[in-house]
Amino acid sequence: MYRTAHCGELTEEQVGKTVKLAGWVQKRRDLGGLIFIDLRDRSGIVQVVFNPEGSKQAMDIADKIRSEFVIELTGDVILRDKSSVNDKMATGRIEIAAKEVAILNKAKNPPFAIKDQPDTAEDVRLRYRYLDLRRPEMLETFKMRHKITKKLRDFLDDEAFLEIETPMLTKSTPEGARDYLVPSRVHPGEFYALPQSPQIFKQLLMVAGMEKYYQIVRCFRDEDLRADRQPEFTQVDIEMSFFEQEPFIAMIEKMMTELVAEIKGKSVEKPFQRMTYAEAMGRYGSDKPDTRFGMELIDLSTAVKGCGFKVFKQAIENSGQVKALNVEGQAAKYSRKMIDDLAAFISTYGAKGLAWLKVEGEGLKGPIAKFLEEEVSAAIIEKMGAKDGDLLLFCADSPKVVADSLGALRLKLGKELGLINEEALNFLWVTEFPLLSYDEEAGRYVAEHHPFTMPMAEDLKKLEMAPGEVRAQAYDLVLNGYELGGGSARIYQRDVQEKMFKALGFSKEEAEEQFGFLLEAFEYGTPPHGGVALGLDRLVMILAGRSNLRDTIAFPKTASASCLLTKAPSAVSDRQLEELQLKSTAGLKEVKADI
RNA sequence: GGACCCGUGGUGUAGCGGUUAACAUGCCUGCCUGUCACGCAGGAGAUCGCCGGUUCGAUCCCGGUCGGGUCCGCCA
Repeated sequence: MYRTAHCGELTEEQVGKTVKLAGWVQKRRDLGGLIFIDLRDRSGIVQVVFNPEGSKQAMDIADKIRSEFVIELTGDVILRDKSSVNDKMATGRIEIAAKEVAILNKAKNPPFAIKDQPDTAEDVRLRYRYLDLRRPEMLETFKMRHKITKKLRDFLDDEAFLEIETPMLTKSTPEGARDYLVPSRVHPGEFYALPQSPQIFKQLLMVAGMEKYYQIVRCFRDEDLRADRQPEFTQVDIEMSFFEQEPFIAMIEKMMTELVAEIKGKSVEKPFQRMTYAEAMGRYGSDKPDTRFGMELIDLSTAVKGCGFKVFKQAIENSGQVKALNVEGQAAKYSRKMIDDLAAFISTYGAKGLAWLKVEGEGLKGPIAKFLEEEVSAAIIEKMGAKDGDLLLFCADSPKVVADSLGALRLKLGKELGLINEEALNFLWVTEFPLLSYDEEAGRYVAEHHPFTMPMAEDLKKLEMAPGEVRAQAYDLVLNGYELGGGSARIYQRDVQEKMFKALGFSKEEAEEQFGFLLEAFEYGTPPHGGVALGLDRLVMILAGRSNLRDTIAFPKTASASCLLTKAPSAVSDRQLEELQLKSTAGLKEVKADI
């Protein structure tokens, strides 16, 4: 037996006992006639003391031990002398007097120290991820991740949901993200796709009479990465038959509040705040607003209509908007240069400029002030609740550019000015999403959520005449400005689903070829159903207080979707390609580019 | 596909048109019986990401490229 106790669990209660321990050497401190070793295992760290009176054999081996060696040892738990108690350590009141020790495995000197607050670049950490994961804060994150999935499973089990697996090798479908493709050897020239989500299968499980399904499942999307986006990620996928939105949302709220209570020991108020999509876009310029702080977008379109400032006037005339943020009390802090930097920041969202005014006393000061009539200035001050010392930032453009620009600017300023309460957990439902949006590039409408989302009953008749105005029976769950997940009532009647495909520009034949099996299934007694999918990685990220999704995934990919540890993706042998009857054109492309 | 930031001993940083490329930490050796960021003394360790250009001379300036990061597009 390697051990009879764990390092971090030893307390004064074990004093006098002999224990066996095994673990990694965190640190060796050699004082000559006396050697201390901090021994680490998953449970924590304990100090081991070696001295010649104890055991000459142990002392000799301790001399050879280095950082990250794996050792086992036998020793007595002893109380530390009052003067040598270390209050910074959980086990700092005791130590282990070593009697016997053995090196189970040596270790090369690690490329970086195994400690929290690493001063090491992330690419080095990822190349040696197995060392990075030894750091206590990483270990804690994965302990938390385990506790979260266990709690979710327990909750859903109590609610009579069945965990059912769905295929990883499945059918490529035209809507949505780019698929990861897997070539078929048995069917040369044909491909499976890795699932973007188990959407269709969970609906088929409803047709199959499973009634309540869930799965904690990997999903794959071959799109560019972000700090909160990985090419493979984990969803908590939930679906139920005889679904009705309100009781379902209430159940998810119960699940989340119980989870937060258990994981963070915090109570979150129910019901969660709600907002329609239109309201979220209007007030926050985002469909996933961070409601932990104010500084909302104020619509000044009517106030500045026909005013003397051309930029505002023309924006309104071109059916655009003028909106503004009131950066309260910050007028003095923001120099001309800093405001220029903010303008540059929003230019990435398509904004052509950032007009600004500073409130001084009762009046407005700034380069555009002279173009504003007195009553326009008064209206702005009134609408914005502007007071002396406030900075007002304006964007005049199309509704989309205004929302994107000011929405992003609001977040940036909220972070910079410390307006965000980092302790808060603000859950929010965003409802009444548009069912479809027009894709200029594709020249057709595309599903905002997915093609199986039920339109709102009162909008159903608009599906053919005004598809852009149809609202969906869909909802997103937002937490602290992150989209945690989304769900909807699903279409369960063949004729409605056919109308939907038609609105998406599918011919009858295309719909039949891509989704015929689903349409057919709907004809065999499909119950009304719906559900939700929650992003587990993001949930862990927020609850663990991380700002980077990679920290919540054991072996994540870099921004260019590679694994620095395994060097995936990589070239494969010609033989493998031949078996699949595939030939890469990657080389050919380079030649072309040279010509 | 695009924009921006970063790339210097193992790690983290400094630096500058001409340096013996600096500092901290880690590592190695020696000394040290109460350390816990142990201490003290000594030592090793860098073709300054790569390629090209400008220059008498480039780690430094310019162009390209590769890698990492953040964002836009993209992500039903």
